[in-house]
Amino acid sequence: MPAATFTHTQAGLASALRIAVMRLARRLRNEREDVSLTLTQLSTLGTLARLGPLPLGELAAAERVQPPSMTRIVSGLEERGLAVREADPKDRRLVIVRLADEGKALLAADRRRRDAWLNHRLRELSPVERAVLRQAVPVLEKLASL
Amino acid sequence: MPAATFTHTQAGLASALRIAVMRLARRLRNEREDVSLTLTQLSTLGTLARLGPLPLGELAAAERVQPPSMTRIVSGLEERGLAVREADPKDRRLVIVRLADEGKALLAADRRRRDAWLNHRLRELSPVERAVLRQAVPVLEKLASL
DNA sequence: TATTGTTATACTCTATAACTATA
DNA sequence: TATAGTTATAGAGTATAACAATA
Repeated sequence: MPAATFTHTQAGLASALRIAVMRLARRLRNEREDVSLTLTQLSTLGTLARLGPLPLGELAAAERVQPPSMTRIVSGLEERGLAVREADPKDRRLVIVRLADEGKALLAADRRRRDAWLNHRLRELSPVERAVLRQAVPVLEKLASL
Repeated sequence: MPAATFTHTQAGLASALRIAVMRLARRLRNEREDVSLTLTQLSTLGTLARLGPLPLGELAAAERVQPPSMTRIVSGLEERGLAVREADPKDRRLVIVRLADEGKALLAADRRRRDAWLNHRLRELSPVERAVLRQAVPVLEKLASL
């Protein structure tokens, strides 16, 4: 019984959508750039790109990690030249973490690689199927942000 | 500039879809049942549910983990009564790992909880938006399996 | 002799507790 | 005295290497 069969009801839609999204996400995740970076390190770079420079403590909270762990994560990123520590002139207790240009480049390369994989698959779809996805993207975004 | 703006081109569609899918997947993942199970342990249970009973080595390969690690993972699952080890009558070197009923129940509870979260969000969408998703699910499934 | 799984040991990642510097 | 971050130390989780059992 294909999952599409269940989408007549709302409960069925939830199940079918969940399975499809998780499966596709897994495929996309496996396409990540392997520079022997931890998943948390990669995620931290992404957070810095999204939220901009942040105090180390706030970055730890955003990644749901304890401050000592974030100290190590940032040290690792700094050694690879992917992020930098800066002093806050107003409050010298704060350590501001900022994405370095190399970090931006790495994230961009990572994104390009995943998009290339997805683009390749999109070309195998029919124009109608692509149109359906175009309509669905804003709805999926809304769902994720609710 | 909203991501939807980019969906006019195919390359833009790939980016927008990737971001939306990954974000929604993250939300769904965070809704997982916390029984103090490792992500790998939970993933291993899911693999057993999908593929059925498997030799320990094949299970390790499916989870991309080394055999000694899988030995530990399975031991943990067995202690919690979520999986069982069985002997293969044909080749007594093999250890077949099978999902126990408790493991099935745990996975079902996990699925129910995530679906509940998603159902709640689906109710906040308009009928038109839900219709769009119903159309998109089979296309997303096709993408993931390509 | 080759293969499957386990045990022994080491390394990585993250956490809690104690410490330093600044407010 | 309180707060931000770091250092010290310990506990999970996984890997490689050595071993035992079976083919």
